[in-house]
Amino acid sequence: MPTPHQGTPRYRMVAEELRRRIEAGAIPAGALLPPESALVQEFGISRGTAREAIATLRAEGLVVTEHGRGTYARPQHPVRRLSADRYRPNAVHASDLPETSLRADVRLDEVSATPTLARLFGVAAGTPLLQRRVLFWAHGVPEQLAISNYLLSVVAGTPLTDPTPEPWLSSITTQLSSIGINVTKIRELVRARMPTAEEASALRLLSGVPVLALTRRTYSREQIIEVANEIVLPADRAEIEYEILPT
Amino acid sequence: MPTPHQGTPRYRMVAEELRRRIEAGAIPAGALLPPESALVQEFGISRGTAREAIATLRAEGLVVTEHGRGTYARPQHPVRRLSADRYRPNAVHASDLPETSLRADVRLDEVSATPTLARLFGVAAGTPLLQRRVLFWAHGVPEQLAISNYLLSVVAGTPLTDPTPEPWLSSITTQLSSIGINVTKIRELVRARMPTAEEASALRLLSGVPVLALTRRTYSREQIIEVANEIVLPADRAEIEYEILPT
DNA sequence: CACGTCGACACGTCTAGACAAGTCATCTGG
DNA sequence: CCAGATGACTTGTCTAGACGTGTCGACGTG
Repeated sequence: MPTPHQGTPRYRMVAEELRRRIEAGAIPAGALLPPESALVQEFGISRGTAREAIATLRAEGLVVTEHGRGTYARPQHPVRRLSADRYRPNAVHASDLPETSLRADVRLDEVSATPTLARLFGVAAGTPLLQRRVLFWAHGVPEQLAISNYLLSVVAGTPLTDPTPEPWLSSITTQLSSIGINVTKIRELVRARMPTAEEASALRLLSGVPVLALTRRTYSREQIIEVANEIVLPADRAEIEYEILPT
Repeated sequence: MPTPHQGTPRYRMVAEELRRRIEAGAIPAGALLPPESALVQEFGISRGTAREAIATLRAEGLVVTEHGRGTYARPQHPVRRLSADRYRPNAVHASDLPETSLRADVRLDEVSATPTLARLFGVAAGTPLLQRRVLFWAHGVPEQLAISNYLLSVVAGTPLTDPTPEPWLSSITTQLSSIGINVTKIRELVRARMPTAEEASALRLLSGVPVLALTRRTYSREQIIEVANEIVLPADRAEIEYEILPT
């Protein structure tokens, strides 16, 4: 009966139909999709084809499969929106959340500038840097993984070398102004990619969820003060807003 | 012989072995992997299992498969960087590329504002909009997929309703200033997600590659003129730069 | 020499069936 | 009442084979 593979492949038509049901709300977020056996009967296809259809949706990040339980529409996470306001002086790291629900795991290391980092800072390779690694939590869910680098000569002896998390919950602008540095410009480079295995587990990412990867360069009068060369955000829980004023 | 599924699945072991060969350089970037038939013989597995192994590598973005040709280790793409300059008046859409290598497929439609769009524009649902869908090409490679919406009452009778691609290669700022509208502010919302099947094929995305999805709102004195509610960029070929001036 | 046909070979799609393994509710024995 | 066994149901893995469709070089033919 199922005419094999004429025009649109069967598995794609099945995937399309399931996507339609999810988007129409017939299969609400978190609810189970029909099991493979039901798809076999309903669409008159073989199990392999049904699995192919579900694999398509999984690759799109629309559904999640659990062994022995079934496949369900991926629950929507509350999305955190990061706006340019987050760099306002006095801004809290996550100004849209009550402070009580925030947490941060911090690790500080003294490292030597790699060639790439040295070029960004405009210093010689090997120049000592302060590297900070932070995993931010909100509402008990990991939200952001960040690796920042500071010129050690700039921050040495300042509160920024304090490994307690409190200072890190405020914006980079606030942190730097507290040690007398006036931030004049911030440049952010936005990329997206699939997470590494480490990132996936640290951020508790479901399969099929990409990450937003930011590189931030913080300037004070054309001098780069800080480089956060990998700020990693789960793409299903975060979006970023920017404002551009054409000149 | 092939003991089915004890401990590590066969397809993962085969994938592991192929990954090892690629990383060791035995299969250099751009070179073909053994065809499925060879894997069937070499590892004593069925073709389905061989395909599963290759699908695993494909999902990791390590290899690319082309119908009729084979699977090869993935070559690196040049990355296009989009900076805020792209909204300078007089800027060409892709200012970092010679014009000759640009192309755009354009489709214009008159549509009614959906509730979401109507809210964005601050008009009643059903208000007529001009919808433009554009697929941008550079160097023969699809680069960007965009769906923009304009208030029809604003653009009616202007050159913006011209379906020839030329005008679309210039920036939105330039386009609007050519009909006497002065862009005062642009807001962009950046998200990342896995592409739909349609996007993947239109943008010729390799599997395992996410997309950057932008929503752009173009303002003229607090009035939203244009909403590009889905600008889709391949994440392996694009990165976006923003500049923030803390106040 | 240019061009078109053909065929080998590659991946794409699909079927039908088998057994393994995880999940969960229910039943049963202590 | 509780704990463990059972069994139904689910996805995971794998096989063997069929035919469709894209690629590309070899081989003719004009």
